[in-house]
Amino acid sequence: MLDTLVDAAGRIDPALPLDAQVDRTHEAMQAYGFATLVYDYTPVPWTHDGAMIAPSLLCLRNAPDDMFARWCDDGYYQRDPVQQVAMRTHAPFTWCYRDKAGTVINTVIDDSHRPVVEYLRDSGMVYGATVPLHMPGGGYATLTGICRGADATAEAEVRHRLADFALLAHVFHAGAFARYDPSAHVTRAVSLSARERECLQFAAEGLTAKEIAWRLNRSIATVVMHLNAATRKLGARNRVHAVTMAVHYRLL
Amino acid sequence: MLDTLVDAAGRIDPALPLDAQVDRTHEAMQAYGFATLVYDYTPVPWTHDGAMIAPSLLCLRNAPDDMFARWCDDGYYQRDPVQQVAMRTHAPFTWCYRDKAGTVINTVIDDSHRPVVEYLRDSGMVYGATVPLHMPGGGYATLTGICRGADATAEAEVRHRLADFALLAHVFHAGAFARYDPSAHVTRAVSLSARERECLQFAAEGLTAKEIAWRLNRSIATVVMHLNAATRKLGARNRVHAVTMAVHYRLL
DNA sequence: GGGCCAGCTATCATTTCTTCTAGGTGCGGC
DNA sequence: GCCGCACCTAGAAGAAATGATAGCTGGCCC
Repeated sequence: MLDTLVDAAGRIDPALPLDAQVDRTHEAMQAYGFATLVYDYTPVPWTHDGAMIAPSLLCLRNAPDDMFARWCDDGYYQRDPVQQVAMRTHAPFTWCYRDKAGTVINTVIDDSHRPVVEYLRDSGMVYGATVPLHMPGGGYATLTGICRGADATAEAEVRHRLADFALLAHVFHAGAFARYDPSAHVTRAVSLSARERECLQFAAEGLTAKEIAWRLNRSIATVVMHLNAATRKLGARNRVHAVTMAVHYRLL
Repeated sequence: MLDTLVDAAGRIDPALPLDAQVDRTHEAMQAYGFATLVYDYTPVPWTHDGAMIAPSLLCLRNAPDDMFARWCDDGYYQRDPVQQVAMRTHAPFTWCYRDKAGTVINTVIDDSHRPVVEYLRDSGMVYGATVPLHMPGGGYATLTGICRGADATAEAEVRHRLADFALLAHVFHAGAFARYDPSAHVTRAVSLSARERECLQFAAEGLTAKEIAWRLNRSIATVVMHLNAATRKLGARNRVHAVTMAVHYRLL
């Protein structure tokens, strides 16, 4: 199946737009037994105090119409046990929402996950496989394939093809990532102006406000104003804290 | 082959020591056509100024006797084009050191890589596959399988089995990582005392030296001394810079 | 026993940061 | 045309950071 997707060097056609790459990958996944594709990316997986951050990119194929809004706007992403597991592991895994299923998500499911579990059960999306895709630099994506109405035979086939699916996911993500819209590369959790980020970047490199002012050919008061504004937007207590949070959110 | 390595839940026996897990994995890799296993891990892949950092863990099986010393002590790791590529991608890849081979490393090889290329060619280790293993939190490992004296048929078999090898690598690393010696989890590039790290941790959280002193029930002068000592050890210009570097090297 | 290192305390002068107040221009969207 | 935002400049007071000096104890290793 991978052969239909990639060229001789093992890459997806880089000229293909993101949506087309998702479509092609969805087609290839159907041969592995998956009906539904879920692909998401976040440059920063969680806030500085440990809460999951909604993804900056979510692509669905053959999914219920309301799934996008529920995951992005209604907080389902943060309550998704599959995401909770994927965020902390690098190995691909299968999952099942049936009682006593014995997959890794069954060990983490609790009451906070109930809306997601019920929604997926009601939609008949109880079995699937997920490939966590942790990137150099901290960005993080997942590609999930979901079976519809899977029986034991289909599930065994999915487990059997997990390796192929995982490789497909890596190849797809490498190609897709190159076609992201610039907005997907920055977290929406925090937003700073260009000057604020620039001043913080210099501060992170060890320059004082006085030195930054000299470097930018601006007054000290201007630089201090930008640094203080950034500190306030980040909810930081001082400049050290602000820079630490800016690094965390990959704003530098 | 994976079936001989993992239990029903897809995990390696967590009671197995690291060396035994490496041995078992090496055995499984032989079925994929690999004679040599190279496994390495580094909590921090590169210095703050972009140079590669030698791994804190390197395991070899069926490799030349001097390979460990060359990679760890003689700087070969930093000159390894396979490492250079693996550090910046997440997708598994095959590589070949023959002229005009067309694999991804051939596009990055230059004169700085010559010692490594010559050494591997002389050792008959010119074809292999590598699985980059980027972890949540920034740690990074690779599992490499190398064919000895591979011909076109063996190489095609390796490419054909790349998906299975990649899944094996993920499963193995998940198990191996849990059995690391504590020293493998910290970079040797930088070393701070426990108190220095503690004070920097508090500073990163936004506390002033006065507040840290109160929190630790120590004098302000003591805390300032620790913060300044840490700043000096890190080669930082001031406290903001020191905290930024401490975050980079994952000392907090 | 001596040396080295980690950890501790103290003081002082200078520089920098933080907080506050007060004012301006330019641009884009409604 | 108005409003909001980004960016700009300036000054002042108090707090904190930086750099330097000077001294101590305890533990570990040779």
